[in-house]
Amino acid sequence: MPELPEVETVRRSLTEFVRGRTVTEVSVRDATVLRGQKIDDFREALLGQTLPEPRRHGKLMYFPFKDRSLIVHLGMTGQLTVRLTDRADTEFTRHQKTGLQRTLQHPPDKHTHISIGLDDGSVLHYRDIRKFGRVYSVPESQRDDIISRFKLGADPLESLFDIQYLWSGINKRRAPIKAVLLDQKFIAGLGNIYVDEALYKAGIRPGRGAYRVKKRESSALHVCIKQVLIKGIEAGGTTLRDFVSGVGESGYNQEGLQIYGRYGQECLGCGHQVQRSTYAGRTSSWCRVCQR
DNA sequence: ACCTCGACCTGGGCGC
DNA sequence: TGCGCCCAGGTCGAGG
Repeated sequence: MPELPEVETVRRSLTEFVRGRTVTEVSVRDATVLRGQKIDDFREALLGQTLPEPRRHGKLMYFPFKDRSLIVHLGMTGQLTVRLTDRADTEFTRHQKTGLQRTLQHPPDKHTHISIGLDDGSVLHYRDIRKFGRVYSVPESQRDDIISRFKLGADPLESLFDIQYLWSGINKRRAPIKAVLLDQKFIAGLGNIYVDEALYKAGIRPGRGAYRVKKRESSALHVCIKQVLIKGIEAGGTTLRDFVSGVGESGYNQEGLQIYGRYGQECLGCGHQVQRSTYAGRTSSWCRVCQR
């Protein structure tokens, strides 16, 4: 689920409902995603805080308070949604692009690990089936502090990620280009889906050693990475199974995927059978004709 | 320093 | 209907 476009979708959809709201209640049902933080400390740190507009760097979303931040990483199946008091628990709303869509607003269930009550009666729910996600309350509030704490590389939609940044980061690495692009310490925000899409669009095989990517190809890849991410955001994210926005809506980028998950099928570009390989432990789909 | 792999979790899909 | 197996978008630490 949540790569950069999905996290950005959650961030945008939550903003209008949480900005300026004050935390009045914090309940933790399962502390797994707190990763060792004491429940009482976590609760005390949040109570009374006023939520600002959430921010994002890569796949990390955070709420910077005055002297600390609430940080949320959705892992593989994390969902951060707001349950509104004036909305029925299940109802249809009009999605910007897809038209009528059922939203997922429901009471806490066995996967809803953390609930943060706000002063207007709404509740921010963190739900995570596989519990690979994490929720932190950290003393830092400056964005640079948070990025360095998690050792994150450049966010591909920010200016630090330019042609030179990409080129200098890949031209000496021996690992497959696929593995290098997945490295969050280098580029923060790409995951399996968008790396496959970007490499296909750029015509580069995922298994090629990063150092064997030519400068020209690197420049093309730089554009393609941004394009597939922006397209993903405009589509409201990719929903393969669990992903929903902050108000429970599915994305529809899955309908526009060109190569991810299409192994065994015909390549949309040339008709040859899409290949499947594993790099850095992740399944990759690629076309031996369209990608070199 | 770089790179790969297993572990962490639960649930869905498929074959039998 | 049930069981076993494989697979899944992420990250971290161990070990080569």
